[in-house]
Amino acid sequence: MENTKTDLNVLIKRRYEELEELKNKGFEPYAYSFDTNSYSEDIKNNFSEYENNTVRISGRIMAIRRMGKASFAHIMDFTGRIQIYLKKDEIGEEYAAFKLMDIGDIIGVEGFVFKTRTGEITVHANKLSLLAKSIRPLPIPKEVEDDKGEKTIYDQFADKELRYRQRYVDLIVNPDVKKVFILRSRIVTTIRNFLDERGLLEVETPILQPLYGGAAAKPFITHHNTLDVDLYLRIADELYLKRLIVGGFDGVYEISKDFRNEGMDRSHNPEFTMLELYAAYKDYNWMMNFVEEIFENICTKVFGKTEFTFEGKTIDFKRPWKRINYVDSIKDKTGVDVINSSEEELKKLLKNIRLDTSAISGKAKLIDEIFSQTVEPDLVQPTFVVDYPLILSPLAKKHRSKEEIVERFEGYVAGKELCNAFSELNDPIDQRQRFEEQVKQKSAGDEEAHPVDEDFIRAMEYGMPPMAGLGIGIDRLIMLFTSQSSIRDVIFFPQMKPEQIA
RNA sequence: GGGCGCGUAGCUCAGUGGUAGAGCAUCUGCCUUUUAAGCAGAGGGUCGGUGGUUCGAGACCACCCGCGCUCACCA
Repeated sequence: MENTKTDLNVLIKRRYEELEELKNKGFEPYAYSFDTNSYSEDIKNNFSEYENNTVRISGRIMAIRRMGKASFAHIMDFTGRIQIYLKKDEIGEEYAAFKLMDIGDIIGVEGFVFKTRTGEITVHANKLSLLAKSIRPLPIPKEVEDDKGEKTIYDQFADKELRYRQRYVDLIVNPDVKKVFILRSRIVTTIRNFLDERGLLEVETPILQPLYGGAAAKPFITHHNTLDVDLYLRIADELYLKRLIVGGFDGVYEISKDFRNEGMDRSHNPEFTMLELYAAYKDYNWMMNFVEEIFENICTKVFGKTEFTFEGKTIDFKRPWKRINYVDSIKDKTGVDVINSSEEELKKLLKNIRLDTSAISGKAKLIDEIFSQTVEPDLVQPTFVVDYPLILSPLAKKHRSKEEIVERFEGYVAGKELCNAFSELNDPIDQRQRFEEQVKQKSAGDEEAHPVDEDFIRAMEYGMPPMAGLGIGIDRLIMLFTSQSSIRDVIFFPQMKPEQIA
């Protein structure tokens, strides 16, 4: 570690020297602004309009080919890369300065657009400005494009740890990474626009909460000094959004971070983005159609198609999605009716499916695990799993015609849960009983069971309209649409163990 | 937490017991339409750490550190 640092310092030291030389030549290495008027992709895509016209472009130097008294370089702006051409005869002093510039430096170029002998669209520089000197070398890959336009990348910056820790470097040298995050932004904007058009109101509710609830999860705990109370980082938005429905909003949604103090793997990050939405006077049947519409809207507005490939499987979001019954689907796979089975019977069944069942106790957890093991993996095409056992769903309304069942559905795609929704419980007496059941489970050792939220019950006691509620894990949705199999590849700065920087 | 794997130059990697290597990047010189530009030369490493085996360890063994994948946990 010590030696690599020394070695890197040699490269950095050299760049400090160049920086001083540039200053001595009268080039301020850190500029205040540059009046950019063109993007590289526009110039390349509309060459006939740009040819021989003067443009002002800016960006980072990504490659340099010096040939004595003339040089080529590629600079990268937000849209892509373009070649620039510099001649000593024409820019004199600035050419001498260019010799002190490196890959990674950010420059501004004014020049006219032309095509080189070999056919590359290039900006022939008349003026060169240094905008920011880079003093740390980039792990720059080499990119070769063959006749067919196929790109081969040599020495790609691939170390996952470094890519996540120094995402800024990852974004500079791996252009596909930038594409994923641009898509992420577009998808979220599209969802927002769709919900706004449908008359839902975007709202913000507390992240710091005196009680947590709305999901089965372990919270992060923090402390407020002035109030001298412990607070929880929210695990879900649900209980506050429902209070707003009590308050008279007919439709609200929130897109924001939730926090769960649990394991991390390729589909779990401790902080993640959730969409939650609540629509008064609607039920879960309405919501199923609405979810289909949300996805259809993303498909058409952002991608112009409904078919996607994820982990080698083709997935089609065309409406309507397949709908299966939760209890029946398990019965189909195992022959067992989980509702009318005892805890002992369920445990036995689960033992036949997987080896270790010791960590799982309680009927609810057993049923959920049996479902995960038997049904879930086969739900590749978008599928709604409908009507869940009551014991799994402390906030959902009892089914209007089925015993021990609630009106709830989850949307599955590619074997993964994408959304969760129900006809929301609005009976305060029932709600209190459900909370008390949760407390029992908690004292029985279930760390994820809810505490009782008295204020939430009080709100419900004033009268809560019937409503449908929905939660969508945005990160996982982005993974599907951008074909990324790790959540870390759709979050700019995924959680990492703290780095020791000497 | 379990299993598997990885850690060698700034980057990507080769090196399975006998003088630490390659390409790119860096530096010097030449080169005024190049394309992983080219040509000639140069610098850069206590091979993640500690201990051990051995005449000799980057390599083998043990432990530690860091990371990745995977299983478990986790809507």
